[in-house]
Amino acid sequence: MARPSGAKGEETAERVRAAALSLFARQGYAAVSMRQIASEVGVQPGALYNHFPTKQDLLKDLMSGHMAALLAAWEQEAATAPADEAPKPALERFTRFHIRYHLARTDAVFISYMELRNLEPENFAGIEAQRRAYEDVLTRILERGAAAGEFRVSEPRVVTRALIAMLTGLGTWYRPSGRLSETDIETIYLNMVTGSVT
Amino acid sequence: MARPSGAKGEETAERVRAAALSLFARQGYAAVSMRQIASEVGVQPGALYNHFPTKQDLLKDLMSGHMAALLAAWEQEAATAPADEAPKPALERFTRFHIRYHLARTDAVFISYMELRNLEPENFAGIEAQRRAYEDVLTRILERGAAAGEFRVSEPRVVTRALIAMLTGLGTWYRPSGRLSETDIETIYLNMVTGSVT
DNA sequence: AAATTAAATGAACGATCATTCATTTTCAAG
DNA sequence: CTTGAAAATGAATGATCGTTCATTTAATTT
Repeated sequence: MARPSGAKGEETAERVRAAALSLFARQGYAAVSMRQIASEVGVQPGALYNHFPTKQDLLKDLMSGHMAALLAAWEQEAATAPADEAPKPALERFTRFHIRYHLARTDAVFISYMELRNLEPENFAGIEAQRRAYEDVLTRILERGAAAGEFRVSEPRVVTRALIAMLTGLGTWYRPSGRLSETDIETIYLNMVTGSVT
Repeated sequence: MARPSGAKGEETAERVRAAALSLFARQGYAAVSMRQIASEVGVQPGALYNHFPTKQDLLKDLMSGHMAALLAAWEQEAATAPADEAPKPALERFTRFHIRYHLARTDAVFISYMELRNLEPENFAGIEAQRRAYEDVLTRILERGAAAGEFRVSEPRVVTRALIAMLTGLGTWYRPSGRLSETDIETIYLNMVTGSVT
């Protein structure tokens, strides 16, 4: 055997992902051509098809990869929590985690929340399941808090979506070069989150 | 003179707007062709150019029209308020207004929030100014509340964006056919909004 | 009814799209 | 060094894009 699978291929595939991520976030999936992506990578358009079967697969790869990494990152965060962590510190842990993680990857976040409509049905279903799994994390914290009488939450699923929309919206305007530091922002949002459920 | 300007033209233009609004919201600006819009209207593609100079102008018309209507609707709502309304009832008025107005026009909201990146710079600047004017409404309510010691808000602009993101996010998942009525939703969100600033 | 203009048609323009494929280049295993 | 597969090239495919335009149709004023 010569040139075992993935010798130089995975490196190029990663550069394709990076180029597509940036372009999709800036112009939108439908407005970006495979030629643009190839040009950014420094390769001919046909070469992209050595790594991704179609443009649609490239989008699905980016979105699914982002959601999987998000869930994995939360698993790691949750592993550092004491067993049976109380609802309030758990909510604080989730809020801070969500803000930090999403602000560090605004391109992937933007794509994963905005390009759902460009996914074919089977791909859409897969991403939706991942998103639901992530929402469930917050929903269960809220449910535990409500059961313990610590949170004033009658509809945990509704509140989950409201809070995640609020937190994720941060990425559309916050820039590190601004007046407020990420820690400042974290404090402000955490106060709003806790206030909104107590 | 025969056929004074806008005899049948404005009616067709309005049907073009309606078709484009629905298609843009479902598939995105870049993914919708002028041929699709024409087909939905029941007309040939060339006829669209009797009403809108370019596809870009059609998008700008939709977004700018939506923002102008939103601002006008708020002016009307604000006119019914007692003079010098206290911050708390003002915040409730704004929250309920925002939810009702946005849930009634989810397509236009989605487009105006999503397709900013597809606007040419001068069009983008115009829409941004309108958006800013609307955000200022909420910011001033928060500022008055903070000054009166009724709201715990240190950064009114940040809180404004957080609250608007939370409220507007409603449109991405709420469906009237669901278990909760619009009034139920209004109550839940209003509790969260007031809780988050007090 | 004639004149006039808005509005729509139908066909065409060049450009660009995602994708394919035969061919060439690259590079590690044998 | 030879070999063989991965990876990239370069050119081509048919389709579809936004837009234009000469012409026809429709409707209203004179």
